[in-house]
Amino acid sequence: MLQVANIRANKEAYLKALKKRNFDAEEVFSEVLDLDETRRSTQAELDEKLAESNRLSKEIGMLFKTGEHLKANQLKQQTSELKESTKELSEKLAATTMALNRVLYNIPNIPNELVPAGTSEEDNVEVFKEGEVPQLAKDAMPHWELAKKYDIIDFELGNKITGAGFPVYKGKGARLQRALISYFLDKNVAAGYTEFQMPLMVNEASGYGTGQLPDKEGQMYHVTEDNLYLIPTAEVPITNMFRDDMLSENDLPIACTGYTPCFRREAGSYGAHVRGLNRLHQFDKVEIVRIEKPENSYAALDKMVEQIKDILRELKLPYRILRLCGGDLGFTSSLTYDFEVFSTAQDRWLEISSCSNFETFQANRLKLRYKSADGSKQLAHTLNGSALALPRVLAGILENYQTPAGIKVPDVLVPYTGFDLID
RNA sequence: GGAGGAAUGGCAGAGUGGUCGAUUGCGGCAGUCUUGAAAACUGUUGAGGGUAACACCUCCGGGGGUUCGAAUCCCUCUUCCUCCGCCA
Repeated sequence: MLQVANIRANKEAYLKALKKRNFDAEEVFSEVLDLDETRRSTQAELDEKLAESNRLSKEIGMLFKTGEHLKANQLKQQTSELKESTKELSEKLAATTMALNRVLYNIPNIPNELVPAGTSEEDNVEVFKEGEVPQLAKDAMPHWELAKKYDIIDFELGNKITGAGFPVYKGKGARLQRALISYFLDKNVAAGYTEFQMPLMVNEASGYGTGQLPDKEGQMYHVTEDNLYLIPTAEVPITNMFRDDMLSENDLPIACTGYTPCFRREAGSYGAHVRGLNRLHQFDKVEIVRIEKPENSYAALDKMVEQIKDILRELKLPYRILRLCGGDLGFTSSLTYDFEVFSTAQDRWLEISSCSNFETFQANRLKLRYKSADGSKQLAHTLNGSALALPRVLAGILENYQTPAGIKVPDVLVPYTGFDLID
């Protein structure tokens, strides 16, 4: 959520920046400023009435003490009028505040100046590319065929038990999943991240805190009976640990990592490119989250990118990094780097990580602040990235590591799997 | 699931209708003393809104009510503790 004071101070610059998202904020900005004006004047009026009422109450107390009951009762009359108007004013204030928040919740974050203009993923800019694309045999298979051939992932069985998009991992497939999770967590912990195990359901306040609500309401599974949401990413519970916190400057930076299953309804996204592991309703992911001082957050983003690069290098997967354009940038993000692994057998790039700086956008909703040594308080910056999302990494490994003898396990994973070939 | 008890500032813990945004202790910060530190002493120290700055307003788990006036009384929800039951 943007801060009203910032909108007021930087209106023109913000309007221009939001154009990169193809978001015309002209109207909503003036709505925000109008509502804020109303809110402040209403509050001022209300405060005045309350102050008067407080004065009278004190006076009445004194009069009772000194035994001047007649005078006290006269004053009592006066307060009843005040009560009427304070009631009206506080209702108006509450309504205005609510309206203001509703508008603010629906304005996306201001893109960083590095974000290229653009309308779709076509306009994302490749900023880095590394790794060798393997030469595969002519009869190389996509991962969903490999999964069947070696009986390591059973999509039909998941259909039977739950529905499409809920695969069952079997035998060496299940073991490989577990190996990847452990390997990712170990790498992140070695890089200074603290490991967490988080709840898989969150309440409404947490959904708003990180910005999934109200923007992505339809994309989360909602347990209506208890008004809880299945998490779409570990980002939500992890970042919300710091909701309503006043940290001290030397608590920062904070670096967390956690493995969770992730649940996404992905409503309306059926069709091409969703076969096999490419798009699922439930998938596993290891996430990294950082809380940073504003002046350090972009250096931290670069560090996160390096962390993910390091993992992909060790896995020896060919990958590239894209800087997302305005049209593809997430609602809450200022700057996002997407990582994609090249799937040789499918001959396409698969997104496996998204690494973002949210600046103060989440922190403002979360009320996540820190106190500097000089006592001043300010919003922290939040960042997160996948390190990494499992299914497409798995797809990439299966497809790129296939040989006539079976699927080789990347060297770095062998200590975790206990085998080096899936056959 | 049943029966009781509790929720106050970073922490501990007073406060049962008016001068309480809240005694006190610890912690934090600043100072005195000291070569330096510790100890001791002195001062200072919650959050949000609002203002050019003051003033002023709101907040004692959340919501609602009684009252001229609520941390204090009533209702309700949530959470925690103790006892009983059940249980991976």
